[in-house]
Amino acid sequence: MFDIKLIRENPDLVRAGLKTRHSPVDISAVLDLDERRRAAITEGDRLKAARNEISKKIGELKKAGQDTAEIQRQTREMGEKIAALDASVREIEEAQRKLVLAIPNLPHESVPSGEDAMDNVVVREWGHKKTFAFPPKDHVALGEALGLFDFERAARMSGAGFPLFTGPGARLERALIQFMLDLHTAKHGYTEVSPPHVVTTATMTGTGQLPKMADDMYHVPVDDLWLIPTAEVPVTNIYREEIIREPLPIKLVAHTPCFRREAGSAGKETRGLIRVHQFDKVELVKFVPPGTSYDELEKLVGDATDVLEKLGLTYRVLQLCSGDMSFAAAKCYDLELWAPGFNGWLEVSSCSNFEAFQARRAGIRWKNAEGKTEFVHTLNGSGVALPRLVVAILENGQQEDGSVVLPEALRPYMGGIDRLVPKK
RNA sequence: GGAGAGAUGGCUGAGUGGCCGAAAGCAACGGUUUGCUAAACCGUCGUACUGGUAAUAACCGGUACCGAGGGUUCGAAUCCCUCUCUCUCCGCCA
Repeated sequence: MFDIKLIRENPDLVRAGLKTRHSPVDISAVLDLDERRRAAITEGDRLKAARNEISKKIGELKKAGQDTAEIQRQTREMGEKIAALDASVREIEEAQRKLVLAIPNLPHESVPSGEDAMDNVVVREWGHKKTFAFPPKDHVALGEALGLFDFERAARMSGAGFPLFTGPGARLERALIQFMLDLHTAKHGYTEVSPPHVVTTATMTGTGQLPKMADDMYHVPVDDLWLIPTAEVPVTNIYREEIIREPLPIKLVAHTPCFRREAGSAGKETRGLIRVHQFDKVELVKFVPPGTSYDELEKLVGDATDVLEKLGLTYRVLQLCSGDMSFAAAKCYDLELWAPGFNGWLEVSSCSNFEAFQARRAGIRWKNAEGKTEFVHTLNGSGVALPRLVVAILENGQQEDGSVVLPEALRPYMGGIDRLVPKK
């Protein structure tokens, strides 16, 4: 959420920033409401102060045995005026909040301005695109021959987009999860958490998924609970409405399933594991002192790419342009894996600095070195998402005979085997 | 699911209508003392909104907040209602 004070004090800066994001929000409506709100508060506070004074006097008069009926009647009238003012403050605040919640975060000055994904910038590429002496197969053909998953039976029980991993495929998922958790906890200094997979409406609003993304999420109406689309939601909300007393930065890593309806994205690029309704993901979340968040973002990207490098996978880092960034982000990098069978890049991670945008929305603060309370900066990034990682491992490791050579780092987690071999 | 108890500041915990933004203790921070550590003593020690002086530090004032929301009252931490959560017992069940 946006800081109303920033809007009040630097309206032009805010207008300029929003322009690069094509936000239709009208700041002057927010400013107008702000002025009315403050006027109502000032008047209400003045009346309350007077009432408190008189109430105190009534107590004293009563103690002295004097009649206070008339004075009480007058004070009651004040009470009615106060109630009316309070009500109008609430009304104005609600209207203002609605407007402010719809304002996206301002892009950081280092973010290139642009319209859409076409204007994203490739920051760097790691590894080389593998060439094959035979036509490479895609992950669906490979995986089915290897007995890694069964899309048909899965569709029968849950509909399309809910993968069933089988045998070595299920093992591969578990191995990757464990490999990534171990790497992030042992080497990168993250603390592992395992959060709830369903959350309340308030929690979804804290990280910004609601109200905007309601149609993209699974909802359980009887209990009014939502299935998480990413671990970012429960993990960032761990400190909702808190003043953090522990030293920063706090670095958390969580493995959870993620549920996404992906409404309206049927068709292209949905084959096999490319886009699914349920997938597992290892997510990194950081709470950091404001001055350090951009350094922490670079480190976060490094933590995620370390996973890819350890697995020997070719990747590239994209910096998103202003027009392609998500609602809450101030700066964002996407990580994409090269998939030879798919013959394209697959996004497996998105690493963002939200600055204080989420923290303000969720009320996450800390005491800085001067003892002042301020909002923290939050960051998160996938470290990384599973299904497309599996796609890349299969398609990059494939051999002419249909077997798949596993990355060395993964073998200890696969019971020591070095390759997956087709079923007879 | 049933019965009961509870929710107060970073923590423990007093407070049943005005003298309570809230005792006391602990922790924390600043200082004095000290050869160091410790102890002792003194002081500071919630959050948000808002007005003014001052221009994003600081200072002075006001308001609100004692789980959340509503009500009674001139006045609510305190009385009433609803909800949420925690604990104990019973039931049920992975």
